[in-house]
Amino acid sequence: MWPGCSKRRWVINNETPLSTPSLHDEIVGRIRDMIFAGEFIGGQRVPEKLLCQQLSVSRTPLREALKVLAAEGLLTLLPNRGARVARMTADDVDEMFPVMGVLEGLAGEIACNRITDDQIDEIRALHYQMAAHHKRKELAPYFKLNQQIHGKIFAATGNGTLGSIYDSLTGRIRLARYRANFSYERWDQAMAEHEEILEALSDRDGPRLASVLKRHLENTCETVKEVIRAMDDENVQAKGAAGP
Amino acid sequence: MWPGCSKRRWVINNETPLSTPSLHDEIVGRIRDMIFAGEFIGGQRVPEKLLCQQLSVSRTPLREALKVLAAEGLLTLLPNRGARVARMTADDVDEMFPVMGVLEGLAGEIACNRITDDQIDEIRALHYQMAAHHKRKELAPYFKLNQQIHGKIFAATGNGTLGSIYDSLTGRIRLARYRANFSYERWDQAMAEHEEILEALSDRDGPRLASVLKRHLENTCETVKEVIRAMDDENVQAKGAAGP
DNA sequence: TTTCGAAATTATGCATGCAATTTATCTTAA
DNA sequence: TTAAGATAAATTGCATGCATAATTTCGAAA
Repeated sequence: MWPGCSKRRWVINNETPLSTPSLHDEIVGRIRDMIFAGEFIGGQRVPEKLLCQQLSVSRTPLREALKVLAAEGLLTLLPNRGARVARMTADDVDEMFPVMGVLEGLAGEIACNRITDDQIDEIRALHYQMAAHHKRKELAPYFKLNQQIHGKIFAATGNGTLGSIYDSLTGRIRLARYRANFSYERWDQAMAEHEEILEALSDRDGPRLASVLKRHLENTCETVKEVIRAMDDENVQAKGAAGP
Repeated sequence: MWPGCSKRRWVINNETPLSTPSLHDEIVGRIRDMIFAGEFIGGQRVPEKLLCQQLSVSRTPLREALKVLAAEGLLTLLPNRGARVARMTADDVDEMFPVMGVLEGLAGEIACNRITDDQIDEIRALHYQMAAHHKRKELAPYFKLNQQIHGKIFAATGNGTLGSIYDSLTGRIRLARYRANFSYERWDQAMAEHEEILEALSDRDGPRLASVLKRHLENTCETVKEVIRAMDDENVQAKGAAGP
């Protein structure tokens, strides 16, 4: 592909310099971002060659990255048949919901015991930014801040294991893109719940925080399931009702 | 290494036939077993070449497998410096403990609601086998059955997400090999807790099961931490107190 | 003898080539 | 025109080779 290319790492890429340390890690991050950006829709096949060209790397580190992403649950690898973005079903969400529930409950309790005033201020700042985006109905930045707030709560626990498991679950949830069919009533409700979350956190009221987080999570899960159902309906309409 | 080797999959191996489907998956399983069998001790370096020879495969699928195992948390991959078995610290256990606690609590509640009589009978059978090994102070088969029982409880929830997260955590716990320094008092206590677990499960008493599981987990974690501390002391003795 | 530094050895990271499987295309018969 | 089979193209899985980074070995100076 690049005949006689040897000093590869510093030269090649057309978009991002791919700084020195380990290429496959970089690739993992890049593909993860592409997945979250919704570049590979549906459960559609993602040919290795295409990714190689887009990322300007050879297949070896790319394949290593695909294995990692599959282990994370973001991709599904079918033997001899390539990679596809993992498809979430409503049942998957129903399975993940109670798990995330107890994790958020635990995080809430621990965070209330350990969070510093500075950390609360940081979250408060994010919260008000998020509220502004909500008022202006700007969905994308709202989600970004929403995610950051939940992340900060888990960070405040100081428990890395807890945080990484939560990240992995929310990562898979994000596979269901929040596109159309978004209910404004649910959104308002979620925003109200976030007000309560901030209050409970400010009061360092662990049990209350745990309970609000749980209610909030139920709302989130219903939203996600609505999105999934809407996507499934689209596919059925597009492809006809007959299964393969 | 094998010049002109083409029909490789069916012929090569000297120990296990490596049945047809995808080699790297097979490798992942094999190395995982080797890790649990304690073949790579300490945080010692594991050269790729050595594994290639032992498993009779080339470096490409092996490296893919290493990436997966690192994503699972069983290996640590240092850039340009190879793979080592992840080393658990007492702090890691302290982080994992509350997480496993809420997961086991959740599993207990769900299992009590959904478990069938047949499943309880299966667990009861395993329990009595385990009790026999405890009476004869046979540690290894005790552990194996112990693990199976906890696995069956999670299986009874019918929640695959919950089960796989739990498996991943217990997998990492198993990195601390239960060798010497095992306290017989703790063992007796654990066995008594298992009696209670079986009772609560038979009565389908969710809250009680959750509470016993939590107590049992505390016992387990203390045991693990004692083992880790003992191992660390060994290393300090062996290497002298001076750092690298 | 010990310590520092340079050459030699070894290991890791990545690109590429070949075999095997899967998928697409083109026939050909119903 | 459609359905089934055969051939061709594309894609995946794996082995290997080369470049770079790390480790070890060896020699010289203190």
